Amino acid sequence: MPRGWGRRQMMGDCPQPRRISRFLEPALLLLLHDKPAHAYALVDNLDKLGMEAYPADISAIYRILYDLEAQGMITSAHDAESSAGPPRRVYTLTEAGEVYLNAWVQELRQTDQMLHRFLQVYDAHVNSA
Amino acid sequence: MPRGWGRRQMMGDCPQPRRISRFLEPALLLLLHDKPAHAYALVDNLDKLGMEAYPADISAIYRILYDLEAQGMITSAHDAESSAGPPRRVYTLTEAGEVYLNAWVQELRQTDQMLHRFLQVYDAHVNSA
DNA sequence: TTCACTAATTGATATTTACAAATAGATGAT
DNA sequence: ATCATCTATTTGTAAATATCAATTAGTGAA
Repeated sequence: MPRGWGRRQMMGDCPQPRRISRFLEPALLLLLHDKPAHAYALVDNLDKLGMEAYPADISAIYRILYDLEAQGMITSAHDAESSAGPPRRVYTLTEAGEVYLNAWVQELRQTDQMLHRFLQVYDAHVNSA
Repeated sequence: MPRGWGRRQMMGDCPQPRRISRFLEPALLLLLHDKPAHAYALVDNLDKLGMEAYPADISAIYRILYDLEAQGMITSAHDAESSAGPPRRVYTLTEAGEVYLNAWVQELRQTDQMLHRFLQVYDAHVNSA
């Protein structure tokens, strides 16, 4: 056993697979590609993307939205119809955002292939055993 | 534009999709599921998993291996046949490691479905436009 | 006003990545 | 033997992300 200092996965004690990450940003972009929405609607719609199993952190969502807006990928404005709280902010995808989403899609197609390969290899190992 | 502080993606200036992450650990486990190997062999074999596009950071690999060993998922020993450098360490998957890999596979099957759903929705949007 | 509720924001810390550099063993040349 | 050089491993550090907890704000009702 080498002496290098471990630095990962100290969370909890029994190691568990951690969900693949960095998927929230493209998911939000995709939802906004459909139509403008405010944060809480986005949370709800993530489920429809098949992310029920991965309840998203609301603060993470707001931070991603903030950054996307700072980068010109989305714009925001106060909702016309008001709700039972502070005015909701409605986010809209920009042209730049569409381009960015498209780049994400290409990236994710590669990821998808990678995953397929992985699962294929695993199944092959198991079946031959 | 809200005033919350952005905290992401300050790397470079023009935002780029960043590859989905946390995939290295299961990939290494899968390779070791095939047969014991040392770090550099693992680097080479990652390509065969369809990860050519994602050259892995060698230090990341060593750290993951360190942690996996600390958690009993793999064991290591010095290679019998020595090479043109310090003795290579050969890693072997343990039973616990197999179980862990299996948990990863289940996790990744879900991820795969999520990705499919995502791409499906995107394609539907685009095709209907 | 105070409470409950929804929406948005902030804080703090843990985890993970990404890049750079240092250490260490082996071999061969000078 | 010392040095340069190659391979293999290890360490350092800062940036980026994730996670959890708490706080601030607006609205309407009791």
